[in-house]
Amino acid sequence: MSHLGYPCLMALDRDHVLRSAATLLTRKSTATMDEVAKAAGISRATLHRHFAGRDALVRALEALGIAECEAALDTARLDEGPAGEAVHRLVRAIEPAAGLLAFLYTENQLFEGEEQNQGWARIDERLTSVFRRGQETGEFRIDLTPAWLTEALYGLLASGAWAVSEGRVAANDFTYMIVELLLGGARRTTA
Amino acid sequence: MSHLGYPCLMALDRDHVLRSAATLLTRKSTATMDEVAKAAGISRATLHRHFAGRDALVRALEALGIAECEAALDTARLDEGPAGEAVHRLVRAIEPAAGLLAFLYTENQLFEGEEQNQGWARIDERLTSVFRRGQETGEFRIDLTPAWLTEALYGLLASGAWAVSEGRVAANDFTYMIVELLLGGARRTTA
DNA sequence: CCCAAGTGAGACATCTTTGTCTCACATTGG
DNA sequence: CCAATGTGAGACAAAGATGTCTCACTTGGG
Repeated sequence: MSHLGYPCLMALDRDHVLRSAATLLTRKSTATMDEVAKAAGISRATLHRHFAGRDALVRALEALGIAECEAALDTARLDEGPAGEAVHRLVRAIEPAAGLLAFLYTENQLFEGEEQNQGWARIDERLTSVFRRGQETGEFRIDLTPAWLTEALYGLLASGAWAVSEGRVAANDFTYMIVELLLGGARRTTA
Repeated sequence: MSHLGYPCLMALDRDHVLRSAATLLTRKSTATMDEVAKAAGISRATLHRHFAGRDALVRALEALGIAECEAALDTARLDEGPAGEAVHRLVRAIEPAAGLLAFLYTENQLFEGEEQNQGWARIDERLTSVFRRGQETGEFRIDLTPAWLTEALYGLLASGAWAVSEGRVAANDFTYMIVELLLGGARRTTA
């Protein structure tokens, strides 16, 4: 270990802890710090050395979720090509983070403080704008508001992640099911 | 009060307590028994006289949610007429219970016991069957499985309830937004 | 009026979770 | 080999939630 206090393996460990915490908390949102530590294969003491407390852990998960969302938004290049294909790219890019998103989406405790993380506002803005763009180009219908389509996308991502983890939907079908339902709906169009 | 121990006002009180508990827990799923009692306008002691403990309260909410779901399923007469209209009737009938459903849907603690309430299985069966009927009559596409459509309906109901309570969607648009997205999707069909 | 039932307020012990601490052990680099 | 760092295990107190109890008060029927 360096004399200068470099967090040599700490960074990797921290990310690994966050990942396993996200997996566990997605399945059981009331898991204790001890359960989180065990799920990560470390002791509760070490967990506390990484995150000051449960609140700090949840905040770190929130930051991770926001970062992954924004990375997916960048990858998807939402402002290129038809809006429908942009949404498709977005769902495909965000799929690995869907479980974490589902946890954060239902963690309403995050939003009761007066100052909520601005990251969500930026993400909401980017999502609504792609739906708005689709409406302006005539690709999307205008009677469903961009705000509602954004909200519905969150809900479908959460439902999809949950359905896959419960075995009710095949993991390979995740993106297809969500995109087809969100864009095309259940009704047959080639009647 | 009768000498025979009739629960004259108890029944009404109990229902009122359940309603306010559902409203509060939908908004803050970690509310304490004291908060639940205050929200219902009663003391914690009286709350405990109605429900043996927190677990019993959540179970009662689950039973209430199941009962309201099944009532809505009966009201909607899912096996009559086109499947799309049946789904529309269902969402309209289930709208008042959407908040409660959203709470129960995210209360994954309900499903970690080995024996989960059979009521959900019955409801799932009735929901999937209406989607299956729509597929068999050619009204719905067949590449989205009935199980996924059922799951997505739950997710959209939860998203809708949340969006309304946050003011992002007008309460009057609840049914329309959900039904149109679920059945028709975001894409314009009259291209 | 009187009594029974229900209620609210509060005290109380208990349990769980949390946050902090110490100490022994393992690993790694010099 | 040795020193430094990180870790696991466990003890510990503090905080919060829960479940139970008592007691005084109110209300409604007889």
